[in-house]
Amino acid sequence: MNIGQAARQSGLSAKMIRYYESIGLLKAAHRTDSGYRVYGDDDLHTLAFIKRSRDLGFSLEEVGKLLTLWQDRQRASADVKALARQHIDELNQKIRELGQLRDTLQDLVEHCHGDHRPDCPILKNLESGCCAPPARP
Amino acid sequence: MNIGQAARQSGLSAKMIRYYESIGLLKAAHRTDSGYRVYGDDDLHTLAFIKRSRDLGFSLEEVGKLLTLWQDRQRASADVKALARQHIDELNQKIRELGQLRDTLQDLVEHCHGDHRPDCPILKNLESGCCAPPARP
DNA sequence: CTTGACCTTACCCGCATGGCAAGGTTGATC
DNA sequence: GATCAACCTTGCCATGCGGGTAAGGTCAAG
Repeated sequence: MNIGQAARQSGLSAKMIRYYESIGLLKAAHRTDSGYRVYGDDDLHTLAFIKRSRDLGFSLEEVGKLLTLWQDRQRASADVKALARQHIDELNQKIRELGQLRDTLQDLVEHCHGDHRPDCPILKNLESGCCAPPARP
Repeated sequence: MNIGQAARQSGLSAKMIRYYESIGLLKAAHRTDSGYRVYGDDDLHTLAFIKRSRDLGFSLEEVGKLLTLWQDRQRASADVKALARQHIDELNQKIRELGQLRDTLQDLVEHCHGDHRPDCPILKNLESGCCAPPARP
């Protein structure tokens, strides 16, 4: 199977697959005499694993660790759990931050009459930070 | 005032200030005979406006629009409100997505016994997508 | 005059990917 | 055998938002 078909079947792009190979996430694919990459069922399996991991928001570096654990028969599930938990913590952190930003903005929006008068509390806040101080990281 | 002091007072870095100037977000700063950038109170005011907008999570492109609205005396506060609302929508969208990822992962983690046995539901899911399908975007 | 802190431009690095260009391969059709 | 479209190859540039670093110019204090 050529890279295009492998891409379609895995949900990745051909470009991504080549990139993953170039950074060592994937081992080099077999080649035809003319240099075309060839993928088999095992490779497809790995590509699908990567795709699902990325969909869950793991970085390529984390995907690399997951792949290693996946391919290590002696792996302890505790390791995988720890990695997943760490990722959950990062997600929660990000969600909290975004939520605070949204709340601050929401507050500003509610104080803005939003008509044709030029006087705008949102701009006033951005100007001086007064009236409804934003959450600063 | 030189760029370093302007940076310290605004909370931005000198690098950022030069970058903002280079992409046209800021008008070119005045220069001394020897080429040093010089900033006055008005400039500091603008820098602080940018800093606060960034802190609220606006992209540099959005900050550009806000700056334009800010400097336009005939602006309608409705425009600003619309921009802020759009940003809130984007934040909410992102928050929802991250929350779904977290929930999926959390679910997987709860089904993982997390000991030394190599059998791991998280990896199983990444492998086949079965058992607890992840939220796909 | 020297020293050290500051400033200048200009380049490479990261993430993860898209896009484009120039050229080689393949398989089908004429 | 030629042609054509669809595929493949490598390679370079771009994104957003800066961080890091180098090589050099400038300024004020000692």
